[in-house]
Amino acid sequence: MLRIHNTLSGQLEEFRPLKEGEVGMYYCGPTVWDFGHIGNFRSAIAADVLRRYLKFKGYRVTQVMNLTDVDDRIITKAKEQNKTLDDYTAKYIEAFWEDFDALGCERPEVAPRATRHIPEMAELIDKLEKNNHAYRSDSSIYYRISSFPDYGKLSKINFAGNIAGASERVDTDKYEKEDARDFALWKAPAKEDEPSWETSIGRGRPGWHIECSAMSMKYLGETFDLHLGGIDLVFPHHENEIAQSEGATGKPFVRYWFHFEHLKVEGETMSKSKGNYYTFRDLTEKGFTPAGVRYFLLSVPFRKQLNFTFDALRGAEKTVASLRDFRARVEEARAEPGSNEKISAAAKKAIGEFEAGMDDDLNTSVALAAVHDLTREVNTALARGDVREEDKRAVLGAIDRIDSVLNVFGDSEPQNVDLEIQALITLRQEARHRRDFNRADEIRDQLLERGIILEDTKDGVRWKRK
RNA sequence: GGCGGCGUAGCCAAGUGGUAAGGCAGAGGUCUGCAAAACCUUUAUUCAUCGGUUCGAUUCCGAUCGCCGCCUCCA
Repeated sequence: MLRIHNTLSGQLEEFRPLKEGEVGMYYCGPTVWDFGHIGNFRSAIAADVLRRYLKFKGYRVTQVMNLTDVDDRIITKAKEQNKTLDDYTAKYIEAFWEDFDALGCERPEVAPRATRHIPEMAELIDKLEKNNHAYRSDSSIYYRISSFPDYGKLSKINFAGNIAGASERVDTDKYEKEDARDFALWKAPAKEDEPSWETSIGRGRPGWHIECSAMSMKYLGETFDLHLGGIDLVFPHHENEIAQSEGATGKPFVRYWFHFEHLKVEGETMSKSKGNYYTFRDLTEKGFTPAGVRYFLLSVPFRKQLNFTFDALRGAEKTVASLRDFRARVEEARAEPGSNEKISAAAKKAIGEFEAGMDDDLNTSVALAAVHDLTREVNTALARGDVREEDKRAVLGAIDRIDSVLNVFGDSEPQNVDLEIQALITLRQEARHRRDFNRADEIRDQLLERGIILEDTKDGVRWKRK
């Protein structure tokens, strides 16, 4: 049974969805103001792995994933480039989905956009105003935190100590608010050329937090199972979502909160100013593959910081290549009918250990160790010719099952498609049979120049690219 | 100032009150005409440092040093 660390309780809890067999999950994705850095994608992959694992467990999953498209940075950038919000974000949204697909993530069932849900937000704010959880000040609307005693239950922030120490940093606009902690639900347009919407609560634009409350509840209901996001969103974003949603409905908002830790780069914070800020596209330009990047980003449990280094990424590339080769090797192996007790047992054990690791708060390190144990055992058996037809099916079945969650084995390339390469390989084999090794090596070098690596096996010659 | 996380081999790292998973790199070997791939063996007497609790601690407690994060719309 799946146990996850719930940020709300601070404890490992057994996961039991609201409705038998069905899970509703909301993931706060990145803001689409730039190409996503690899930290964004670790988070997206984390959400993907959880979603896939829930399906592995037999749940029906409805995932809602938000891409924030109305943010102060977007507004500023769009204005600089003289574009509308939609024109500015279109390119980055498209790029995000391209990268998302390349990294082997499954598209969520719903990917709502804030700018398409302004009326829903207005309605929610209106409800909060009527409930006395919100108030107007200079045509803007703020959340009254003093009206919500549970405020702080997610982030466990101690306001007494916090406000005293941080008082100098509190924004100067606090004079418009009743309390420095109060946050904006709705912002009156400050300037004529700022984007704004005409709504039932007046003209303006939404605060950052309200979109997630409005959209998650619209698609998943007032109470739903899982809410995911980066660790940095715990405060204030998710804390505010709780205040907004529970303030409006009087019902519990989210049952399990799952937060992903950040990436470090060479032991340091990733930031543009440090020059250690990498987008996924930076890595593919350097020749790294999406599968290698995915493997690396999921190789450490998501609740731990992962230290990105190029050495480690190169290691991940090698590992992914060997997994891909392994699957192809099993598929192509010539096997006698029958079965070998040891192999089917190994396949079964791999699935069991994989599941035990994943059940423990998605411990992907343990899950991957199970995969590697399996490949080693089966490789040994293959070399000895100990694998039978039924074992092949058992092993490939285990790989498929595990890879339906991790998606790191990649696609195997069909071997007989390239006739020219096949012809050269045949020529080389003939030379080898003549013991004309000079000619054989010549052909091998020729293929290598074209990026083809040969492997001589018992059953013939395998080749692969790169 | 308040709150939280982390420090495990060259690198990325899992983990546990009973003596250190896995991957990459390195070394030796098997196989091979030679390679490649795969496999086998090997690589931390030790888990930042110093104390304490315990029959026993890397794991619990305390202190110190170092790193990271939130409290600033950054995943």
